[in-house]
Amino acid sequence: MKTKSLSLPKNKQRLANMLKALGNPVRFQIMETLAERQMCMTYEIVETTPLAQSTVSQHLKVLREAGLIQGEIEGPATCYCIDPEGVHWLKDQIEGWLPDCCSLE
Amino acid sequence: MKTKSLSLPKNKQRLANMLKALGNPVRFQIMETLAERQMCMTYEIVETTPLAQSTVSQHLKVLREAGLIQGEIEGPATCYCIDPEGVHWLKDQIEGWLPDCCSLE
DNA sequence: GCTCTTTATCGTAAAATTACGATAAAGCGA
DNA sequence: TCGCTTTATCGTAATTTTACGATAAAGAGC
Repeated sequence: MKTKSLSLPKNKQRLANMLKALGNPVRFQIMETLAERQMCMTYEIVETTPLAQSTVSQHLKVLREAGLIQGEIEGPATCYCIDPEGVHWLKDQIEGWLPDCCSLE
Repeated sequence: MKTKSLSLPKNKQRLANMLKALGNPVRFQIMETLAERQMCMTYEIVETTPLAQSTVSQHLKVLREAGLIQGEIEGPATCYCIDPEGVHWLKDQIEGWLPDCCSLE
C-alpha cells in the first residue's frame, strides 16, 4: 500500500531519484569516498564500511542506476568513480530549483 | 536488520536527511506547490494530491522535521510555507559538495 | 452549549528498503 | 587445468516507509 503513482515529469523524476539515492547515509558516504579518492575498487569501498560485500554492492547499484557513479570492469574487479556528468546535472538542477523563493542572495 | 549505524558528522547527517525527505515524489511535489503558491493550508495541499489527509499530514511532518518547511497554526487550520533558511542552507551545501570533481565549470 | 471544519496523531496493514549469507560468474596466476 | 580473488545476483529476514481509516484536539459560527 505504497507509492500511489503521482508521476512527476521525467526531469523531476530523475532528480528525485538522485536525491533518494543520496538520502541514505551509506551511499552518501560512498560518494564522498569516491570524490576523495577519485576511483576505487569495490573491495576498497567495502573496507570503508562495516557492511557486507553484498550489501555494498547493492548500494553501488543504486548509485549507478541513479547516474551518480559509473563502474568499469577491470579484470576480475570493478573500478568505480563518480559520474561527473550526473553530479554536474544534479548540482545544476538544485541551483535552479525553487527560484522564486530561497535563491542564493 | 537495517541502518547499521555509520554516523556521519552532524552537518552531513542533516543534509542526508533533507535529501531523503526530498527523495519522495509526493514530498518533492509538495515543495514545488509551496514554492509556487507561497503558502498553503493543509487542506489545499491535500487537494493537489490523490492521497488521504492523514498521509499528507505525515509527509508534511517529515518535511517540517527536515527543516524544509514551516507551519503556523492559524485558527483551526495550519498554514505551511517553505523554510527559506533551510532551503538556502541545502542549496549552499550542495553547491559546495564534492568540490574536487564535478564543480560547475 | 452544540456543530462544523480543519488538522495531527494513533493503530494497522501493505510495500519498499536494507542487510546478510550463499551462490554464481569471470579473470588471474601457478 | 585448478585454485584464488573479486564482484554481482539470488533468496531471505528484519526494519522502515507509505498509506489508510478512525479518532482526538482545537478554533469558528450558530
